Amino acid sequence: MQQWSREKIVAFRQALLDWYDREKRDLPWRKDKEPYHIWVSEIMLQQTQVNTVIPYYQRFMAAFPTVADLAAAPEAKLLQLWAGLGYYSRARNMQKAAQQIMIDYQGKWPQTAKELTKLAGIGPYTAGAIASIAFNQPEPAIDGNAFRVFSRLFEIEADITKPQSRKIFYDVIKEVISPERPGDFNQAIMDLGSSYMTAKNPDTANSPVRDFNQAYLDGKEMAYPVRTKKKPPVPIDYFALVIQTPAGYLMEQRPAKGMLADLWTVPLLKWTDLADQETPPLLSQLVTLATKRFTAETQIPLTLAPLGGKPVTHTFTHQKWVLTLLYAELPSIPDLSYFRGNIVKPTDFTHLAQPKVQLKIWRRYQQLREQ
DNA sequence: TATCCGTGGCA
DNA sequence: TTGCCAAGGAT
Repeated sequence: MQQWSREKIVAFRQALLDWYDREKRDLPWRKDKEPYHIWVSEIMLQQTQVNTVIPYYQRFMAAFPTVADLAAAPEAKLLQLWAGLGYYSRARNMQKAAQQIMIDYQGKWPQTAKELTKLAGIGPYTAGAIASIAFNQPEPAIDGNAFRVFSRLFEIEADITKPQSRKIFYDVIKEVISPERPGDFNQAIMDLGSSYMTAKNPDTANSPVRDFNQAYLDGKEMAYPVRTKKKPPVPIDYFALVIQTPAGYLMEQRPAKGMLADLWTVPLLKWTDLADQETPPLLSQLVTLATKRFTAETQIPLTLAPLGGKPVTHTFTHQKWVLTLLYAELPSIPDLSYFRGNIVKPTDFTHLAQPKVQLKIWRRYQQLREQ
């Protein structure tokens, strides 16, 4: 790892902030330093790219202009606004944090990273980002960009996937961060990481801090950051039951914990839950099991028919879902007293929080109907 | 410490 | 298609 002199640190800050002042991106959450605005943007930006976030941020602010509005919001409206953005616990945690601020802090934001970390959904990165941007505190905000940028600048060998590596980066950045403009410094590092110092195809030759990039100068840029590989997603087979009734389609709300918590999909049956074997269960077997799943009635006239074509697939971070579509038409509305769900008309779909995988199911179903 | 938790872009 | 990566946090 490199060691920088005081003079070099001062020169780096100058080069970085001069570039940021000239080239910084004009983003909706950079119009002011309202902690609420900074916070919402930082949560949305977790593991999510800027272009994806912008429209969600605009809609969210229109719906919940203040932290008090968010604290009082119905969960259904919150999830509806978040649907499609992913990592849905972020939305739930954000509302918890809004309520913590209203109740525990009397509506006034805590201003130190340490206090901010006590709020739901705020970890070391987000605490540093809010403390530096909204409250001008010299606190590092170490995200994937900061790991990548500083590992190259200093040739830091620590594996960034290991939690204990954070302290090594924290100590380095704490020395280099601008005491006068810590928020701009952190944001400049992030802008740098998403422009000149990208993971793939970096353009370091034209970078405003090229001469500080030791890994580049040594021709070893792509060796950084050091990280261990992730495991590939595990395939999981489901039947997706598209069930039409005179009043609309049968939709189920997922359990409050786990994958896609509280979101709405058609009933999904995991193959491994249906039989003790991994081979596909018989269709007749499936009808009985499916019936028990969504109604109190022991048996209803349900005839499941395969919907042609290849299965619908959707890959998450650690699971790959393979969905075989089945279709049934019910002549009457079944008793749904023991079912966490409802019959929904397509015109009301926009009021439900549906994950991307469900939108894929609808797209495929629509295509097959048009044939 | 290792695993869980979404989605989109890109080579 | 597949693999990797992106403004992470909770358990």
